[in-house]
Amino acid sequence: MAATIKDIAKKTGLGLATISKYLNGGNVLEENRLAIEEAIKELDFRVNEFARGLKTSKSKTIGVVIPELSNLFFTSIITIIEDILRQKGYGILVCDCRTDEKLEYEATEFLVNKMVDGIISMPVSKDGTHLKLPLSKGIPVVLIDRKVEGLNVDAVLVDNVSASEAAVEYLIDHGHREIGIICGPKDIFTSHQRQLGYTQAFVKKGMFPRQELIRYGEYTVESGYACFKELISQHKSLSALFVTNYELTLGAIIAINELGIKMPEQISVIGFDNMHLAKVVKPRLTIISQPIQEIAENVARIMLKRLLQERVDEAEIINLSTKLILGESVLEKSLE
Amino acid sequence: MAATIKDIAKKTGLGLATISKYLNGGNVLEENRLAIEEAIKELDFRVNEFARGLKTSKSKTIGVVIPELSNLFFTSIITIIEDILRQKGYGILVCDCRTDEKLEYEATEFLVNKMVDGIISMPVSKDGTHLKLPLSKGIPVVLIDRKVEGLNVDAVLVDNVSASEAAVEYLIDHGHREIGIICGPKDIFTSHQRQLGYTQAFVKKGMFPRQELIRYGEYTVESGYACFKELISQHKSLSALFVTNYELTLGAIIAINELGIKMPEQISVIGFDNMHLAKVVKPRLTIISQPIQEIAENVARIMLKRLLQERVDEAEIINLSTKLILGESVLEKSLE
DNA sequence: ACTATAAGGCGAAACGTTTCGCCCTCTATA
DNA sequence: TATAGAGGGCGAAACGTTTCGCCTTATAGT
Repeated sequence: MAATIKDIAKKTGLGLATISKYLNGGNVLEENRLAIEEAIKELDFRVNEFARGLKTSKSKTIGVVIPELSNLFFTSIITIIEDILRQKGYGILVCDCRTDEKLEYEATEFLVNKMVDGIISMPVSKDGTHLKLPLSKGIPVVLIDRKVEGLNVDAVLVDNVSASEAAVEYLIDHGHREIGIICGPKDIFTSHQRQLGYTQAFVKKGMFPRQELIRYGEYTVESGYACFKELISQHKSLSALFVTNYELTLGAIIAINELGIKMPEQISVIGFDNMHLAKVVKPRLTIISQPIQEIAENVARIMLKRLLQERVDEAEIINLSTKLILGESVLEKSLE
Repeated sequence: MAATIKDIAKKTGLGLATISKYLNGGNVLEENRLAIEEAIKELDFRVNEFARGLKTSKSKTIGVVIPELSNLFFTSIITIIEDILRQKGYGILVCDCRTDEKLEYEATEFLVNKMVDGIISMPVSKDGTHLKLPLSKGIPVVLIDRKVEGLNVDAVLVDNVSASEAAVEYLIDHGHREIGIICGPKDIFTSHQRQLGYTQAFVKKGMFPRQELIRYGEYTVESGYACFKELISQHKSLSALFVTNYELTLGAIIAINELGIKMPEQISVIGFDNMHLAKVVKPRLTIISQPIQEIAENVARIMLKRLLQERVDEAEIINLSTKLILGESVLEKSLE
């Protein structure tokens, strides 16, 4: 049915090996090159990737396992990675594991069976059990955003502790003492890190963080909305709020707006992730901005590096820092 | 290196054909079945999908081409589709074409070269040029959300005209006359449909829609925010607003909140897409809700159907209807 | 003029499945 | 007892590449 390199060979009068060499970027006589190209066009020849894969054991496909496909932070990163990898001929096979460890394990095994050349994972599982299989098969793994302890694997991280610490310190420096924080799920790496930064900022300033001002939710809009309402109803004197993810921030903002609470007069807010939100909310939100582009580029770069070299040297751990982008949502509070 | 069926055959003393039969669900003596299963476990055997694909010409992979991976409506659908297809052994290869026709074309060709068994597309191109290639190769195509004229292809659509008409009619019935609408890009199918419904509602009621109350933007939060601000600044007397996509709605709500405009007292609002937003905003938003689950299920079902049967009969066009979900964001306005 | 070297071309074998056509064995029926 | 048919098993060929080792020709150096 479809044309094969045999057809091209027949049509051009050249040998199989020559056609193959051409296809793989080898040197071929100018004259032959033209003949081959013409034949390819004419017969609408496309390399059969099954056959190629069978010989080379390469699928030119990268598996991606993420907790939620509906989380904007994740998809923003994936989009960029996909872009870069596609230009190098790689496709991405995406699996959403719904923040479920078992599904994450199954998805990873599924991808390995689908012969992916590499795996990009934003791990849910704490110990990275799901990565044992690909690693044992020599399939390169690059982690995003969440580190797995005791696993010598490339990772692109964001310094969440410092990010969080900087935000809270900034609030403290502006005279705030009753600072609430809305975190994601308790057992997620980044969530924990951000809470840690909150605590550290207080400690650093010689104060004690108050546990009752810490709220854990899901990384969703609803959760941000609900957490803030609960927090403010129990602590009317709250003077500042730090929200640790885009969706949570969105929810909190909606709640603040709706309750008619003036920002920053009545409450100062620092949000998370430099996306639509900060550009849109008035007064402009002060936010912790994660370097999405940089994260994606590093992940893609490291993955491509691993795909080329088989000699596996030391894992590359990139720790990117966030930026505190000043808006007008934090008020200087004079301490009386 | 890795075990092959030859190894399984050797280990069990059975023939190649028998192992293959077992792997593909054929009948095998109970005794042999156990032996094979043990050997598979022991050798950690996994079918080599390259070899299988070479013989069967099936990759068990579906290509997905979408305009934006950061659009929640799209990703919500994809998540569900992925879930269903994965259970049937299919993986999805995702390409984001950034609402660009040329990229869409390239992405589709890329997917065909990657030997996908089917393609799911939310088309950007009006005439569906990008689909010619897969169709000519007999690769099933299922369209989502946007129809392509003059192409006999399965599609799962939403009746956007009626949806929009219903929303606007509802507003008119509640006494509103100065009704603004914020649409997506002018040349996108759904955007056009929604604008059409707006116009039809007025015509049906014997009135004329006012062009100056129609705004076109991007399907983004910023755009919704900007469009609303512009609209309200030019039409202070606006009494109601219909926003035609999730991100746009989000932007508009933030703007309304920020301007201190009371909803629904000063402005009645109908939003789009039943996600976080409607659940969170107070007073509860009245919205047009698209049947995301149903869309995804239908797409997956049709795709699976096409993958099984080779006889291609008439294209299946599903037209799902939206629901108007009542909240408290629309005020009954007495006509004086 | 002769040789060394480089550039390019070539076919055969191999990658690991599936499937076709054929085989054997066992049971049921005449 | 003879025979048909079902159930299960088997090896060889084929799918379309890549790559190894070898061959031919052209060029450069002496």
